[in-house]
Amino acid sequence: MPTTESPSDFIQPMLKGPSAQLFASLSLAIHEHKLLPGTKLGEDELSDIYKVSRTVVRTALQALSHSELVELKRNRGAFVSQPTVREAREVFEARALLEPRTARSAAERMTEEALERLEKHISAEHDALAAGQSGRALRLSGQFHIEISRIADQSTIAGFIERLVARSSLIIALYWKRQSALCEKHAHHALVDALRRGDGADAEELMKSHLLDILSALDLREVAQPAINLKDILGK
Amino acid sequence: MPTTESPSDFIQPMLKGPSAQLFASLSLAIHEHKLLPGTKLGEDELSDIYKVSRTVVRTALQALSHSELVELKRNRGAFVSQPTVREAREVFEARALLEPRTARSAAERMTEEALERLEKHISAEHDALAAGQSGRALRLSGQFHIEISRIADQSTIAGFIERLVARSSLIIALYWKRQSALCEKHAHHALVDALRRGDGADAEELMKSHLLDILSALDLREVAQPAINLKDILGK
DNA sequence: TAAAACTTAATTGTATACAATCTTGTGCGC
DNA sequence: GCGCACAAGATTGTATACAATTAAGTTTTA
Repeated sequence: MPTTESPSDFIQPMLKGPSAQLFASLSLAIHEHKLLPGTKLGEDELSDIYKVSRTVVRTALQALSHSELVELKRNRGAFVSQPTVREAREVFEARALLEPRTARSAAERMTEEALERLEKHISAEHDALAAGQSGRALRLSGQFHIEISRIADQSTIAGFIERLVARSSLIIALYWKRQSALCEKHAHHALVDALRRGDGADAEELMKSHLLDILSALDLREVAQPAINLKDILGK
Repeated sequence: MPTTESPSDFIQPMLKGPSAQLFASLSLAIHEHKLLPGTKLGEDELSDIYKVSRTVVRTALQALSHSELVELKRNRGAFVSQPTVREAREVFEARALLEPRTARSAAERMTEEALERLEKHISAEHDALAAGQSGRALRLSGQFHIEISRIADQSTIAGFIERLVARSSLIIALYWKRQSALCEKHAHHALVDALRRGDGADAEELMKSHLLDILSALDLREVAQPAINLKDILGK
């Protein structure tokens, strides 16, 4: 397997085995924008690269499809998903609905151990940025959100948030317009502060504005399709 | 295929083919409580019953696993899921968070066509009850909720609601304590009325109380596990 | 020369064979 | 009769072969 980093933080429908490892590798590559939206993931190609049979590849691709990171097109192949503008809006609307209250809930359940985990996340994120690993930083900032949802200890909603974060990664790959890194530097710090203080209301407000900030950096203008008349353009 | 009714309303990750059909058949059987929580779904057995190869069965089972209707246990097989009491609570908490606002949104977007679809759902539900098909009535009542989420036209949240409704079906199979049918007869009528009037506030309130009603019919007491001393009980 | 028809190659969908793991049954010793 | 070790059988995980479909290339037709 080319990838050595196995993020146990990703949804893993299969418990173990080569298909789980392949799922994790591809998931990581997608989250870190090494595999960009629209990329075709051919079964034989992956089978060659990862030295597993097509069976394993297919299982992993199906799981990625169910994680909504990959779109399977029957008889045509698997492609890294390309969320539409509309879907981008929906995803962030759903995040705005779920994450602030989750942050509040997390604040009410805070432990030293959980705080430590969050701080490690932020630290790792900054390290990745300092090392010029923007993809890794991006993934870690997404996981920061997932970590908060886990602290809130409502696994059904945490599962949804995990999906939304995954989807957001693709949306960001397609629509991000800001030069700087994904999550504004201070936002995560401020969140951790609020969580440390057990201040649910503050955590909730900070998460709201944090999500709005992310959303504001996405270029979600509906691009009017110009009525192209090729004959007029190319005709002589 | 033993089942002729193919509910296009279920999540179908695979677009077509025998695995999609098998997925639909098993999904329907689970939703209608023909396959109960804990039931083992053996690959060879399903392969024999449905006259498809194990490959197709495995694909369908993986999809069912991702729909959270089935739990895959590595090297042990696939089983219809058995949500815990805790998870039951979480699912209904998530439903209480998502569905009322969705009902409000649906009320604001109501069309004659959508109304007609809802009324057909209710009618079919009553027909099933009258015919003593409680499983079918149960599935239809769940789909009524899904239909509302579709009218609300937020596909990300509709997808979550669909998952929650699926999970609810299992929860109901395990924990339902009321003799009567799942959804109180008047509740769906009242909802359709509010939706017809475009009364979002009313729709939201009715959905809230409807979900509370369902929740109240579930026996979610944490069962204290008695410390059973078999020697004392059986010893002479 | 462009479009349509046909052929070939590539890829995905499915079946089947083999390997790995788990469960159940049997035999043996105490 | 019980517990343990081992064997056999059943089932799942994976690899490979074959079938079906799509994409790309080539030839024919107007």
